[in-house]
Amino acid sequence: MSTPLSPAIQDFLRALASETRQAILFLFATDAALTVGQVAEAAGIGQSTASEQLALLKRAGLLTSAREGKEVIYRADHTRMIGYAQELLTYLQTCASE
Amino acid sequence: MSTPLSPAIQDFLRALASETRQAILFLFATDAALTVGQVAEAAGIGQSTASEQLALLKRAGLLTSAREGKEVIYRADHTRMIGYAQELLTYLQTCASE
DNA sequence: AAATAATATCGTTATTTTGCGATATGGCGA
DNA sequence: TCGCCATATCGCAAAATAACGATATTATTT
Repeated sequence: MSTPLSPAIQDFLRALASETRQAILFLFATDAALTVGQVAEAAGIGQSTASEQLALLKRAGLLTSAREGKEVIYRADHTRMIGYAQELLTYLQTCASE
Repeated sequence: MSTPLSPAIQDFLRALASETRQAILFLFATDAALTVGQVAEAAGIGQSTASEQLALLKRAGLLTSAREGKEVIYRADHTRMIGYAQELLTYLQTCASE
């Protein structure tokens, strides 16, 4: 069983399939940069949970992280995110042309 | 915790977050119409599993179904699929805009 | 070096998801 | 109506996921 989708896009899709992660992601619509603690607070989840979900979103190519002192700043990875979504859209459109 | 994403899109994303369902879905890239049995065979999964996953994909708005005699024919719902993908793209662009 | 602050990792539990075989239902033809 | 074929639903067990608290790690400050 195989898909024509790259593993990267599969990770991307799995990352988006959680309401918690969707909510986390949307925090970056208003704030360009957020620390782990800020995300935990804003999303109403524990610190460890925030850390883990942020790491997952980063692995999936939706976020980037950068240590700044004792904090870790997460930012949306605009380019990759849009790239994956566009690749998905392009593929679905390809399927649509019969 | 809430997201600005419609429940329909959330279902769409969750439906796409399974490799088995991705594989099933992309069978429709080459075949416009498939029965449950054909999907089970092509995807290498059991009949009941195919039936359940197809039902899920239908609920998520990716497929349509129509009974034809004793068989049930599934087809890709291209319009809705592309609509969801486009809404997703817009959502991500919102999250990533500074 | 020790205390503190922020984040990451670990270990666990609860929940969800997955896929299967068995069984029930729907539809057609004899 | 009865049997057959395709599909749907049920019940279950295994696996994956999510979230938490506790603990470890990393970085700063004194």
